[in-house]
Amino acid sequence: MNHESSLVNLLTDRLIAGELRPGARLSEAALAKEFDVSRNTLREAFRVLGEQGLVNHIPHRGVSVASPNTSDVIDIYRVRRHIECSVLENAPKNHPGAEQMRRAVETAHSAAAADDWLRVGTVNMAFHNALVSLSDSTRLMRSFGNVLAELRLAFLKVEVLDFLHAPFVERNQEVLDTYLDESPSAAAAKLGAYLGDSERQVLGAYARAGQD
Amino acid sequence: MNHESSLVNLLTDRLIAGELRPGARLSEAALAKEFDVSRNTLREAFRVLGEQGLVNHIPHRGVSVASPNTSDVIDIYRVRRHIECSVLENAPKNHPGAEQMRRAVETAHSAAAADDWLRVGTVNMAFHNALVSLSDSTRLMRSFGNVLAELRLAFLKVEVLDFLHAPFVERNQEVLDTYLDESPSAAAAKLGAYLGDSERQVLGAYARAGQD
DNA sequence: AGTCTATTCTTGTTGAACAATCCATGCTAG
DNA sequence: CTAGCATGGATTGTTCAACAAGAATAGACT
Repeated sequence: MNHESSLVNLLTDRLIAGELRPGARLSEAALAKEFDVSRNTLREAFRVLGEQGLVNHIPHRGVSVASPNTSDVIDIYRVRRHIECSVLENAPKNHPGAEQMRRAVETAHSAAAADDWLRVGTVNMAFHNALVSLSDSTRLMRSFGNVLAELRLAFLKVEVLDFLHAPFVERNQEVLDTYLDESPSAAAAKLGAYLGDSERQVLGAYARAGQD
Repeated sequence: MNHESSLVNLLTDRLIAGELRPGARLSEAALAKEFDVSRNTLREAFRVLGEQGLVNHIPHRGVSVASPNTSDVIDIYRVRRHIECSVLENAPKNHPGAEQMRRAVETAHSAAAADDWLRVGTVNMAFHNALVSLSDSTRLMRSFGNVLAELRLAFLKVEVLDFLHAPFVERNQEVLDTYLDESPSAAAAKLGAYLGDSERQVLGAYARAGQD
């Protein structure tokens, strides 16, 4: 088995699960021991995660879990608007990715009904990843996936990832329906408004939590 | 001095300068000796470059310079269209980034006059990076920069990076003028056509060179 | 020729070691 | 008492040597 790549996955899982909290310092010695790998191997994984934006690396000061501040959140939503809206606007009809979106919405509904908000958050990520897959661009999906993972850390930071997602289950549905039944550009417009509202919600949570 | 980060820069420079040709295998032992660093340090740099898409890493088979094939080129231009057009479309008037674009166009003209096509290529990259900076998004610039660097490798692969850029000096100028004097959306439309033509040129060169 | 196998080379990973830098502590001087 | 300064301890940066593991090559055999 290839240790290093699965180590990245392992770390990523813990990061987006919130086990390694935003801002937490990641000691090389401690983590190497915990995951039973050498420091060198761990450092290679750190470089990957650093390039993905999930951890922050300051020379001689070590690696810490990314802890997006207000301007990071704003930047992330800038990216989301540019990429998601552009992709949806130019999406062809009858793209297979739409099926994945539909499934995500479906799962989100049942998860919301069960009050499993953590799951709703995960499925929400899946929905928007599926949306970007309408572009048929692996590079766009990769970059977007990184940004979305970073946003997940922002949610974790203010610890309100649950009800923040609540109103957006329905709006995902609307965006999908508009794309399917009306037009891509109409859907893109709705998505733009969606993202604006979502951004405001997150920034509001930041303000309440007194985060910068 | 921080070896590792400057090592990444060093390698990046050699890659986009074409000293390390696309597809070339990068032996750990050889490169470690050449740059006078340890294998471990070099491997950390490799992980960063791999995440940026500049090198390809296959487990147990080592690292080689990325060698974009036809579908990679197509994917890269998909990303360019989505990002560049969206950014330009939504760009505010009087953004300071426009000044950088202007300077790039200027430099490109004089470099073209001096038949320094390699420099024209570099400046062309600067122009489009400046264009994306109109988004004020550091993440978008970072992702886009990676994709553009990868495209540079595509040019190097077919060894025609010189005159491929020739017709586009003038079109950069047009896009900039349209953005400044007319409207962002008119400029975005021109840019879209620009990118379509550019893509066709590159794919044509690939076909001529018999590359897949 | 084709395939199997043995050898060889490269990468994957480790542990230990030391240098370089940061950080916290306590001290000194003003 | 505070501002700086020295000191020591901890962490990261980097190297090296070694071995395990997988891949590539060459040769033997059918």
